Amino acid sequence: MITIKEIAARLNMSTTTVSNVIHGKDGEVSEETRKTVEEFLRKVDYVPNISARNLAQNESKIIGVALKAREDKYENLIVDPFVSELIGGIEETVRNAGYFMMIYISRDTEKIMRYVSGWNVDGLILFGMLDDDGIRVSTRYKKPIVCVDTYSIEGLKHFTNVGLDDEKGTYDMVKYMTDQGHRRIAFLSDNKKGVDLARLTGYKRALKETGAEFHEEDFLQIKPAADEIEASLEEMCTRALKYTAIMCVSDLYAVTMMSALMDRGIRIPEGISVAGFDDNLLGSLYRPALTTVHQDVKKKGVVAAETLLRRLKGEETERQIILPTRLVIRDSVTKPRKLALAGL
Amino acid sequence: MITIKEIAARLNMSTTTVSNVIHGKDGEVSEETRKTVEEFLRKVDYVPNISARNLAQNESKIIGVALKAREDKYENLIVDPFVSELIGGIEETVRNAGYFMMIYISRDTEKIMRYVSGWNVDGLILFGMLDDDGIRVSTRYKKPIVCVDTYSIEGLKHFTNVGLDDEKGTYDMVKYMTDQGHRRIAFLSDNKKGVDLARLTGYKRALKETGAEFHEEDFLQIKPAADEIEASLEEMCTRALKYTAIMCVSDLYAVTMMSALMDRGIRIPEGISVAGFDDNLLGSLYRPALTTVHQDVKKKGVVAAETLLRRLKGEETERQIILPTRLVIRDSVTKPRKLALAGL
DNA sequence: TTGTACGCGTTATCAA
DNA sequence: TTGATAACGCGTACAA
Repeated sequence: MITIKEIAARLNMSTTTVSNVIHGKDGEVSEETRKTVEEFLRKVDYVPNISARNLAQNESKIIGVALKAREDKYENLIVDPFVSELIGGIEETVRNAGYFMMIYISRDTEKIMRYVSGWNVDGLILFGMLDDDGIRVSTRYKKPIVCVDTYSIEGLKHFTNVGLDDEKGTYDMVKYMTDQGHRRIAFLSDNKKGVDLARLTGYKRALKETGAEFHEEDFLQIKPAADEIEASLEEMCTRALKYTAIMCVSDLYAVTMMSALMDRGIRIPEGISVAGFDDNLLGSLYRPALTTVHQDVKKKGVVAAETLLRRLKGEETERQIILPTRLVIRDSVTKPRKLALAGL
Repeated sequence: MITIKEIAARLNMSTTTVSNVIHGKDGEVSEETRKTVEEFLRKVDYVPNISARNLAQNESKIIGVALKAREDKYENLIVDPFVSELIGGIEETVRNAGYFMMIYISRDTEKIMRYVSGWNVDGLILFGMLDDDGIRVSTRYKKPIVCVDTYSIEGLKHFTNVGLDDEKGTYDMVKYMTDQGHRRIAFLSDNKKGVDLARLTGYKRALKETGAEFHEEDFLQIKPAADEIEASLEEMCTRALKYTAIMCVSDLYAVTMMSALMDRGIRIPEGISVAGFDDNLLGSLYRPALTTVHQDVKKKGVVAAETLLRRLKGEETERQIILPTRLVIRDSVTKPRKLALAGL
């Protein structure tokens, strides 16, 4: 844990000279002293004290990742494969740019603010915030903010958003289903806000194009909390009998639902077709392999981090960056039963 | 971003007094000034600058989590459900203790060292290190270190390890299989080091107790790299025909293998029994639901963090903490074919 | 080309 | 009970 001061003392020179060498300020220093110092630095394995540097430069080199926890879903957010993949993308990008990533999870916006200003975080990536939370943070934190998957119009005045064309994703999938002949299609999710709302909207649009009408009962609400999930699964499985297909808001829910249906003797896709959204390991490893809407979550993280880094350099960036989706056709969606029997 | 100095100026007192109030040093300060200061602090929403505090106290309040990346497996480590669950447990514990967690991923021990000393990290949790890497780090970093899942005897002289009774885990499962009548049981993994070796050893021990002998060909090696996995799956599936059961080193591999087998028309468990290790979402959601060895990964993270925090407080801790495993019997293991046909 | 001296925000020591 | 002042390690303006 050697300091510049000590190095200077041992080398009989000033701290300025040592510092200049460290920062590669050629021209400020003679070739000879440069070599002497560099060699010595290597020998003693000098590592600058980042806190001291932060203090002197008023720059922390930290990218904060603030995750807002949701009570009902996971005891621990990071376990969500979506979140971990997102963080993976952010971490990699941030690290390669010479920054550090610090994760902070809380339900309390206040705490997030204290953390952010205490560490003097250079930039912030927000996920899982309610729309007004993001705005509240941005009015008090004057450095760049990038949100992931927010649907706040108001918020875009305050920060950049990296999102997905969720509406088109489900639209394309449900269109694919109706093209196969499905008409009675349910939608499965646990809420109707933000991303989920957009996906619901796409589903409704594709449904409408066939002339079919959406009824409130076509919305199957799963309750993810541990003590409620079994009951909600049971209920959904009986209600599902009226449909030939289910559009699920995530791969996790699609796989959960498929297992619940199969446990009750319903075959997939012969008995009922099921589609997911996300395209993660869960669906690709399952049998029947899940037909789903692909999104590149890691890329979302990478793009969010890259955008933030660009703004840190003073560049202007788009207010809104929308990543595309893509259909992944596998085995969990087929023609509806009657049509299949008729040989169509 | 108001500072103590400014607060002192505005209140016409010294920084010392303000600082004393902040740190609740009653007795050092009159009741009246205490109230004045506290009120003012609340009003201006004072947040201490952590870098400055670190510098003054030579304590960072950071717990470093250093993950050593492995080339062949994931482009990004955090995506591994094991890793994210582990981190989740660590994060929660660390945060509740008033510390911050900083993740650092690298293949380069040198870089990890620079990071650790640069940030003056108070304590370190290591995962995925080769045994000598851990030792190398510990000889240069003089603060508490806790390793997760290391099998280095030598290392225990240098740091505490939080591990699992891996050997017993597979032993119990393979014993369960042999009790069901299985004799030809293969073992599937991607390497034979550390944790994998321990699990292999437990498998061999249970096998031996039946009088069966382990041959090198009973080891099915999966190649997880994207461009090799399909070929290795194909090869393993043909070799698997000689066995009535496969003990897999992880749920991920178990599920991967089950899907590969089912894709080739082999039914599970009727055609072949498959068992996993870990007990994560992948296996519980799969159908047939995976029979597996349970471990509490989140708890591993919690215990690792708690142990580190205890050592930070100066407490002595055990050198080695071994968490238990537990069998989770579901549907992917049954009696072997011939015995089942004979009605046993 | 090199050195001196100060500031960054906080805590701690010691004197008033 | 309160207040100066030094110290933590680094960067930098300015002087030599």
